[in-house]
Parts: sequence; structure tokens; C-alpha cells
Amino acid sequence: MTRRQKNAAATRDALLAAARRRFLEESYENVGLREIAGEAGVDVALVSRYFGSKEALFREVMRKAPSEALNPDLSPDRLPGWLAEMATREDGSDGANIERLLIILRSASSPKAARIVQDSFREDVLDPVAGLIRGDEPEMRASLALSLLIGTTILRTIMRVDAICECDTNAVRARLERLLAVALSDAG
Amino acid sequence: MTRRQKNAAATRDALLAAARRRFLEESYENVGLREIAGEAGVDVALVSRYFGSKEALFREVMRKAPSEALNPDLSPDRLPGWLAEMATREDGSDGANIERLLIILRSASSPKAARIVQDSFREDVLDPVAGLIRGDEPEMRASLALSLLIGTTILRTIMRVDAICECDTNAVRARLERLLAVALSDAG
DNA sequence: AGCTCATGTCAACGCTCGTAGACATATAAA
DNA sequence: TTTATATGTCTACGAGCGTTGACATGAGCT
Repeated sequence: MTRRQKNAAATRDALLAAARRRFLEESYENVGLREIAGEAGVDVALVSRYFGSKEALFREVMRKAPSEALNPDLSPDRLPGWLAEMATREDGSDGANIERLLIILRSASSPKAARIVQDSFREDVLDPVAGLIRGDEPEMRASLALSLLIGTTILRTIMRVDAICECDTNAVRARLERLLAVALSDAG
Repeated sequence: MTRRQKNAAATRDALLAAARRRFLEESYENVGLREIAGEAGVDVALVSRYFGSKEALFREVMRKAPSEALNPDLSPDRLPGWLAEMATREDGSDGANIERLLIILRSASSPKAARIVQDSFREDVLDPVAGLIRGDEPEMRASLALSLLIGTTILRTIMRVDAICECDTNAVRARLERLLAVALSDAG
């Protein structure tokens, strides 16, 4: 029984998209290839054919994940507001920018994905933010700011803490923005 | 071949200790019962006998994990310094206090451990900290402060970010303490 | 139309996992 | 010393995993 039309590129894209959706909601080990293939409406074997291995598929997901998150044109002054908005954005709206970070956090403790995830964090998240910062020890200050983004993301998405999820988003955002400004500030 | 002396309590403790050590370094799914039993110098089947199931063993690890982390006698003024010190403590020293949080973070995205982990975070981490805070919306402010602790812990332990790991610890701690004070402050 | 190769499906392999039950043996009571 | 029970070991099951190779079939060229 062959139901699917034959279109290699479309199939590859469907697999990639399904994989991204799944890896966004569960960790590397907890997403099965049959699950991904099923969501893409395709047989499992095609993962091997098009990507070689599960690890390679995951790497490709990371490579293709939206990274407009880190707009290098952003001026340093607007960085706190922008990070705060990203951290408090509702799931419904265009949260695509934070997708990469979420995938990273979900699979951070998966041995086979750890390296990929660490590299992606460094290259695609930490370095761009640090690059926007002037003054001493930009990496350290960027790390502290990103700690806030990471922490709130985990509390909201994984721990489901109501005080962050269901409260007045504007209040949280304002507080967060102030915190981020302090974290990024040049004052030692 | 029966090498081990027969001592139920000691064996149970050995299994529990080995499980805690493993769960501290890898996520729920990535730690096998054979691995734990091996580290305890015991056969796998004893896990079933003494704890019933892997999930029950994990629950017991959570139940027994050190929770002096959250000293309820701590005065609110000292909270920022205490949290900052916990976040920057070297691995070598007595980092036992942060063990529970690390286990929580490692297995947060493991479906079978998620519930246990979420409950433990709420009861053993968030509530105690929020209980120390006066003023409006203590849970929200506690969440923001804990976001910093969570974020820096992930960057240090899982992402291995040098800017946080290998830099001048005192500088990071001072900055962190200042941030935590802002996060916890009553000012809206 | 007929041929051909890319594309998709299917079945199965080897492995590891959590778990269970039969078996062996050290310990303690009789 | 003999017996009984708690304790530890061994084997194996069934399920799920990633991966592979053989097989089917549709699309496009001649």
C-alpha cells in the first residue's frame, strides 16, 4: 500500500517539521523515530534514508531551527526589553524565536544530544547576545541575563509554575526587564 | 555465587545512594536499573524487591534528597546572599544543598518523572522560598529569584559555559546577589 | 507504451530496558 | 545440627528502540 505521493523534498521537509514539533515537546530520548515518521505520515525507514540516523536528524533540526531570535542589529539598550518580551510571550503567539532555546533545554540532559545542544547554545544563543554587549566581561553578563530567560522558560514551560504562567504577564515582564537591565549593566 | 553479605537495610541504602548519584548526573530515562544496581554492587532484581519499580525508586530518591537547602529560619534579608552562594558554590565543596534542584532539572523533561519532579519543585523549593518573602505576590518574586538559580545552575552544570564556570566566582556571586535582591524586592 | 530509477513500505534484526519468577544460600531460630 | 526464612542471584520474558535490506510502486524519460 503506497498512499503517499512520491516527492522526496516534501517528505524530507515533513519529517524535519514533525521532528521539530516533537523535539519541542519532549527530550531527545523520549521522541521515537516511529512517532516522528507517523506524525509526518511516512514510514520510519525514511528517516535513515534521508538523514542517516536519529542523531543526524536532531542535528538537522537544530541547524534549521529559527534563529532570528538573535537579531544582531538590535541595539544594546533595547536588549533587556526584547529578552523580557521573549521570555513572557504567550505560547499562542509567534513564539518561534524561543523554539531553539526550548529544544535545547528539553534535550540538554540527553547524552547523545548533549554535544549538539551545547554547541548550538554557545553559537546561536550565547555568542550573539554577548556580541551585543559593551564593556568588561560581556560573556559573564550575557550568561546572567540568559539565566533569567532560561529559568523563566523552564518554570513556565516545564515546571508549569502558575505564578509565572497565569499571572499578569505585564507585571512579570516589567520586573524581568528591570532585572535584565541590571544583569546586563556595565557597573561591576 | 553469593558474594554480598546479607543485610537488607544496607543493601537498600546502597541502592538508594547509587540511584541518587546516577540521577544527579543523568536524566531519569538515561539511568538504567542495571547501572544503579551495578554501582551498588548488587543484582538488578533487588530494585524491584525493595522499591517495587524504577519510578518508585526515583520517588524515594526525591523524598530522601537533602532539603536543608531551604532553611525556613533564614531571615529574608539574607536570602539573596544565601541563594547567590548556593548558585556559585564549587562542585568540590558541600554542594549537597543544590543536589535536589539538580536532580529535578536533569529529569524535568522525562515524562515518567515529570510529575514527581514538578511536585518536588513546588513543595521543596518554591514554596519554602516564597514563604520567606513578605509583600505582594511572593510566589512571583520567588519564581524570578529561582529562575536565576536555575539558569545559572544549568549554564554551569549542563551547558558548561566557561564564563560562569571558570571565571572569578566572587565577581559572579556579587553580581548575582545584587540581581537576587532586585528580584526579591517589594518594589513593584 | 515500456523501461528505469527514485521513492515509499514492510519485515526483521540486534540491542537494551523494566520486570517477574525460579533458584541458591547465608543467617537465625529450634 | 537441622530447619526455615530472609536475602541475593540468575534466566528469561515481552516491549520498544534505532537501524537495515529486500521488496513494491509510482513518476518521468525515450
